[in-house]
Amino acid sequence: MARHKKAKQETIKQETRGKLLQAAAQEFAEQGYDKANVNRIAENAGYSIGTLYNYFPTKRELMHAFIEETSLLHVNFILEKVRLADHPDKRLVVFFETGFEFIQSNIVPSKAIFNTLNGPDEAFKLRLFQAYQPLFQLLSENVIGFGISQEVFNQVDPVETASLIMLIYLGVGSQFNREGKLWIDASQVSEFVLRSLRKPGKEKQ
Amino acid sequence: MARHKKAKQETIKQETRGKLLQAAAQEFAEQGYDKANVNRIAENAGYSIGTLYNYFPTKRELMHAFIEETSLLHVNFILEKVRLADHPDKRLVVFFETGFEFIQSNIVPSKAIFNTLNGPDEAFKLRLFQAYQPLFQLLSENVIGFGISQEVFNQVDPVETASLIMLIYLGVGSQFNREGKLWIDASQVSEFVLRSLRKPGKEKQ
Amino acid sequence: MARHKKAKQETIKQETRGKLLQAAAQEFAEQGYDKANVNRIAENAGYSIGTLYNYFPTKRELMHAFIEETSLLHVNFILEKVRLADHPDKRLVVFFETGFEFIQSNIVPSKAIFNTLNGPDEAFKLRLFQAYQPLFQLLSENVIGFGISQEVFNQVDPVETASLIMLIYLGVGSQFNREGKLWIDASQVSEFVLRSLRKPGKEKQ
Amino acid sequence: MARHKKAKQETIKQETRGKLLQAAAQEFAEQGYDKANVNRIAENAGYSIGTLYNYFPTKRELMHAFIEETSLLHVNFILEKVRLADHPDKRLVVFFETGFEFIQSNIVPSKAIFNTLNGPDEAFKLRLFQAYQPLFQLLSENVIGFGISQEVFNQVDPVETASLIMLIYLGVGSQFNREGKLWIDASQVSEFVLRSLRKPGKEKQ
DNA sequence: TATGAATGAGAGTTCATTCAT
DNA sequence: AATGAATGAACTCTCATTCAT
Repeated sequence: MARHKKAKQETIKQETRGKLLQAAAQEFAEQGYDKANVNRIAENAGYSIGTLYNYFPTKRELMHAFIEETSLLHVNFILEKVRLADHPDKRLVVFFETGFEFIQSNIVPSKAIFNTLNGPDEAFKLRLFQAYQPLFQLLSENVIGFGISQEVFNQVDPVETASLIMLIYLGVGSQFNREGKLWIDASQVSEFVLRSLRKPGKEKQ
Repeated sequence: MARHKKAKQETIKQETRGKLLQAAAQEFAEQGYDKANVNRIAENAGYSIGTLYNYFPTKRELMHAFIEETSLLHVNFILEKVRLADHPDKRLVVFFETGFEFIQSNIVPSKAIFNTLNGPDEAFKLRLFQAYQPLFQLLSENVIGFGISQEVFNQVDPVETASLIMLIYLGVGSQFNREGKLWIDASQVSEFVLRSLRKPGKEKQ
Repeated sequence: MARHKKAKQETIKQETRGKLLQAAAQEFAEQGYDKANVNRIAENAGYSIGTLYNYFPTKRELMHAFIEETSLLHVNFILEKVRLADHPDKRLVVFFETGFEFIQSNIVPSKAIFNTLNGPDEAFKLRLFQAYQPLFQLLSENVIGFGISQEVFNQVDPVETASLIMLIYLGVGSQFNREGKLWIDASQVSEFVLRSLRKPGKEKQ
Repeated sequence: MARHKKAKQETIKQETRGKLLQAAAQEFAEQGYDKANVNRIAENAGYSIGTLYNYFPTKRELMHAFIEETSLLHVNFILEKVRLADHPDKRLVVFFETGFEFIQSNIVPSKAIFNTLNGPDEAFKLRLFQAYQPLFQLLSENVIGFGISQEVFNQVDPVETASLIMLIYLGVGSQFNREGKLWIDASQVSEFVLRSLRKPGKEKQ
C-alpha cells in the first residue's frame, strides 16, 4: 500500500473516532453512563454499531476514552492560561475565569464529566481524579503555595485549601442552565475565595 | 377486626417498610439509581420482590420515598441545632458541625443522596432541591442575612453566598472514606468560610 | 347453634357471594378474563382478597360461577316469555324482543358473557354453549320446527337455521354503545329473519 | 455497501418479519392476545426474543402489524372476486363463497382475527373495524344498494342490512372445527340471506 | 473499514394464591 | 366469616455485544 494512502486512512480513522466520541459525550451527558445506549451513540454519530465496536471494544472503554480526551483538553486549557499570570491573586482569578470559560464552551462533555465525578462508579472517579491531578497540583503549588511564599496569602494548608477550591470550582461549574450560563460570575467566586485567602491588609487595590 | 389487631398490623407494615427503605438506601448508595436492583433490595431486606412492590409501586417511587424520608431527617437535624446558636459565627460553625455529624452517622443514605444530587436524573434532583430548600433558607436568612444585619459579616449577596456555602457543604460532605471519615474537619471548613465572610476587624477572639 | 342463627349466617353468605359475583361481572366485562384482576374484584366488592378466596377457590371457579349464574337468568328470562306466544311469527318476535331487553337491562354481565363466548378459552366456551343449550333447543323445536309443522315457515333445516338465528341474536346483542343501546331494533331483526323463514303467500297481516 | 448486498439484506429482513408474524398469528389464535407469550412467538418463529423486538417494538405493535397484514389480504381477496359478478344475487353468493374460502385456507390468522373482533380490547377492535370497512362498503353499496336499484332486492336500509350480513359472515366464519371445516355451507348461508332480501316474484330460476 | 441482523442474560413489574390471625 | 401481608413464577422489554458479510 502506498504511504500516502496509509496516511489518508489514518485521517479517516481519526475523524470517525472523533465523531463517535462526540456522540458519546452527548449521550453520557444526557443520560449518564448507566442509561447511555451505545446503539444510539453509533446512530447519532452516523455510524453502525459494528463500527463503534471496531473503535472501542466495550462501553466502558468508550467512557474511558471520553474521560481521557475531555479531561486532557480541560486541564491543558486552564494550565496554560494560569501560568501566564504572575500575581497569586491574578492566578486564582484566571483559574476560575478560564475554567468556567472552558465549561461554557464545552457544556455537553462537561456535564458528562460532572455526572461521572459524583456518580457511583469508583473506577471512573479514580480515572477522573488522576486526570485532574495536574489542576490540583497547579492550585496547591503554583497558586496557594506561591501566594503564601509571596506573603500575600494566609498560612493555610495548601493541599486542603486546594481541595476546597477544586470543590468550589467543580460545584459551581456543574450547575449551568440549558444555554450553559452559570448562576454566578467567575469574578464573584474568586472574590469569595480571595477574601478568605488574602492576608489582612494585603487587599489588591 | 379488633382494634388491637389493626394497630398491630400497622406496626408490622411500618417495620417492613422501614427495612425495605434501609435496604434501598444501601443499594442506591452502592450502585446508584440506575444500576440498583430491586430484586436485590427486597432480598437484602429479607422479603420477596412481591412484598416490595406491595409497598412501593415502582422503583422510582421507592427512590422518591427514600429521598423524602432521608432529606427530612437530614434537614431537621441541622435546623434544630443551628437555631439554638445566637452569634452568626457560631451558627455557621454549628451548621457545618451538625451537618457533617449527620453525614458521618448516616453514611449510607447520605452517599445515596449525594449520588442523586449530582446524577443525570433531573426529576430526582428537583425533588432533592425542594427537600433541601429549608436548609438553604436557613443559610441565607438566619445565618448570612443575620450576620450582615448584626454588622458581623460583609455586605454580600445572601442568596448567592448561601448557594456557595451549600455547595461547599455538599461537596465536602460527599467525600468520605469507607469508615465515613471526612477528609477535612468541620472546623477547618467553617474557618475557611468565615474568613471570607467576616468584616475586617470583626474577628472573633 | 340455634336454627335462626344458622339461617341468618346463610343469608349473609349469599349476600357476600352476590356482591362478589357482581364485582366480578364488572371486571370481566371491562377487562376480559385474562386481564381481570381478582384483587380488584374483591376490593370493588368491598371485601378483602381473603374473603373472595373463601367463596371461590380460584379465578377460574369465579368465572364458572359467574357464567352459570348469568346464563341461567338469561335463558329463563327468554324461555318463559317465548312459550306464552302461540303463533310461530310471534314467537320469533318475542325471542328477539325479550332477548334484547335482557341484554339492555344487564349490560355489564352480558358484555362479559359475549367476550367469553368469542374468546380463546375453549373450556369457558363449552360451558357457555351448554348453558345456552335450552335457548337453542327452544329455537329449533318450539319456534322453527313449530313454524314448519304449522306450514307457516319454509322447509328449512331446523338445527342449522336455529344456529343462524342464535348467531344473529348474539352478534347483534354483543354490540351496544355505552348506554346499552343496540344499533338496531329488535323488530328490524325479526323482520329480516322472518322474511327469510316465511312461506311465500303466508305473510302475517 | 454494494447494491446487491443491501437488497439481499432487505430480503432477509422481510423473511424474518414474515416468520415472526406467522408465529404470532399462531400464538394469537391459540391463546388470544392477553395470554399470548412473546417469548414463545419468537421461539416458534426460530428466533430469539431480541430479534422479535428488533422488528416489533412492543407486543401491541406486533398485534397491530398482524391485524393490518391479515385484514388487508382478507379484504382484497373478497373484493376482487365479488366485483366480477354482475347479478346482485350472484354477488352475495360470491361474497360468502370467497369469504369462507379465505377463512378455510387461512384458519390460523382468521381465528386470531375473530378472537380479537369480539375481545375486550376496544383499540384493537377499532383497528379491525377500520380495516374491514371496505368490505362493509362493498356490501352496502355494490351488493345491497345495487340489488335495490336493479329492483331485485326489497327496499331495505342498505347500511343496517349490510351490518347484519357482515355479522352473519363473521359469526359463521368464526366457528370452524380443527380442520377448518365450517359447520354450514356457504350456499346455505347465502340461501338464507337471499330469501330475506329478494323481492317476491323475483326468485332466480 | 464498515455493516447491522441476531443474540440472550437480566431488569422491572404483575398478580393469583396462601395462610396465620 | 373475614382479613391482608407475603409470596414468587411468569411476563414484557432492554441493550451490550458478536460475527458473518
